[in-house]
Formats: sequence, structure tokens, C-alpha cells
Amino acid sequence: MRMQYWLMKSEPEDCSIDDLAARPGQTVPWYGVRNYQARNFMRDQMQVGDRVLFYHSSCAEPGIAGLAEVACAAYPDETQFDAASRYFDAKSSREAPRWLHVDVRFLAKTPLISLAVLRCHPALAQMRVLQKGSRLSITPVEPEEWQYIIDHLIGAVTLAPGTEG
DNA sequence: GCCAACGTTGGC
DNA sequence: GCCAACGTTGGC
Repeated sequence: MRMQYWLMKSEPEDCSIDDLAARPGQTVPWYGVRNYQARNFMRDQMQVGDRVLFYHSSCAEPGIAGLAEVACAAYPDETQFDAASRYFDAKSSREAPRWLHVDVRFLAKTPLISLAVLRCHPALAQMRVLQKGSRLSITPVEPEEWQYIIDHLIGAVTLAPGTEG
């Protein structure tokens, strides 16, 4: 399957782009998703190497804060089994886990591209995250949208060799 | 803190 | 299967 592109929301108080960069292996398990659409994207469509727009939400300056990639296939979310976790799900079981997630690996920190700036670009008007009432924490990004953002809004970002585009 | 929009739950 | 009530998200 062709490489796909995604936008993934994270509350910076929970895990910011700097937090991601500082983690062991610069990788974070994307646990805590409790929405079926978002889960299905991770479980059914994401592949290792897929590109991710790392988006800060529920904060003073919501917007794209960096680039990341999918680091592994989806696997069961441990927090659903932990009665002490805010993500505990009594209706799930190890035999039939309801919630899965991928790991996300840091690629680059970018200048913050605010929501307001994103809305200024007609080429991005169809982005899922910009639609009225859009709350989904994981949304597909069209290749054209990704390329536009890389070319026009991010500019020269240092990526590891072989990861351009 | 407000509120629009959306997803989930549960009674029927 | 319908749909009202409720909870959550997330920008402002």
C-alpha cells in the first residue's frame, strides 16, 4: 500500500512535540484513544512509515507543531485493562481487546503552524481537521495537503536522510 | 467558562 | 432500530 498521511492531535500538557523528542527512542505509544473511527484508522489503515502531522490541541496555540511517523503496527492498549487508569474500560478484555494503538516516532519539530494560519490557505480548506465540528483526534491527510504544508508552510526542515516528502 | 457539534448509551 | 439524553471535545 502507498504511504499514507495522518494528522494526530495531542494535548501538549499531556505529550508535546518536545516531550516526544525527549522520549526514549523518540517514540511514544499512542494510548488512550477511545473513539472507534480513530481506532480503526490505527488498526486497519496505518502502516509503519506513514507520515504524521503532530498537532497540539486544547491549548493556547492549537496547530501543527511537528512531523512524526508511524513506528509499528497497532497492538492492544494496556491502559484499557488498568482499573486505576482514566482510560480503563470494564467492557474490554485481554481475550478480546477493544482498543488498540500504534507507536509514533519523532521526525522533526517545526515552527508552529496555527489553526488560524491553516484556515488562511484555500488549498487546505478540505482538511478534515478544519471542518466545522471536527473533533476526531486522528484524521487522514491527503497527499496533496501534506505536500502543500511541507512546501509552503514548513519550508526547510531538517529530516533524517531518506525521509523527505 | 461557553457552546456547537458529535459519539455513545440505553429505554422503548 | 429509533431517538432523546448525556458526556466529551476543543476552539474561542
